[in-house]
Amino acid sequence: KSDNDSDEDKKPVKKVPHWKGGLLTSMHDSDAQVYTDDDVIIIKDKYPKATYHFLVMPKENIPNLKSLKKENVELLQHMHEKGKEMAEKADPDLQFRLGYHAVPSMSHLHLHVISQDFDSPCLKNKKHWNSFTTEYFIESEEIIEELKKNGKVVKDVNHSQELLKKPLSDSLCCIQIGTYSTWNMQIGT
DNA sequence: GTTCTAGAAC
DNA sequence: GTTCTAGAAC
Repeated sequence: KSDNDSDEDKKPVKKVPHWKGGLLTSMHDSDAQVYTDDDVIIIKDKYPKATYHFLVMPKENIPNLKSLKKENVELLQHMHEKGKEMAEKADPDLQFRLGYHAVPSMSHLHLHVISQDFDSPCLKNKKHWNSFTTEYFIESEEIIEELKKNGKVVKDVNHSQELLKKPLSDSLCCIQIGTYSTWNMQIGT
């Protein structure tokens, strides 16, 4: 077994592990799966940022929001429905939000279904917090509406990434911050 | 996406 | 001294 087919996967430099594709691995991990049907798979987030944190993913390979086409509207609605059902099933008393990150790190379209207690040791820094409490978190309904109206979804990436650096001065933050066990970042007000 | 860490900031 | 930030990870 010597080196013959080393064109693609044996470059000496700049070979970063494929963590971006980690979701595809999780998709087929039966331990992570909590629901499947013909069109979608729901898994538990590997690093949940709240008590309940699910990811709803289409089986169809859609890389990101930019790849969405008008004919995907029904699929998104289906994802939203199943996400809502999963939230209800998990805990009907908790509040949930369903939405997408403006600039997700992981490849493969995924809808976040996350309880609003944000009580988790995996919620460790400002970026984590802001990605679920600022406009960086885009409501599922908003995406669906925009896709219906324009046939595509466009977001200003630069602006979105700035959102993650905002100070922690949102009122919601001040209320919620008391629930953290491991996160003691200082807040703005 | 996480982990680790050097250097800045406090 | 500790905390925070930004960048590399083969």
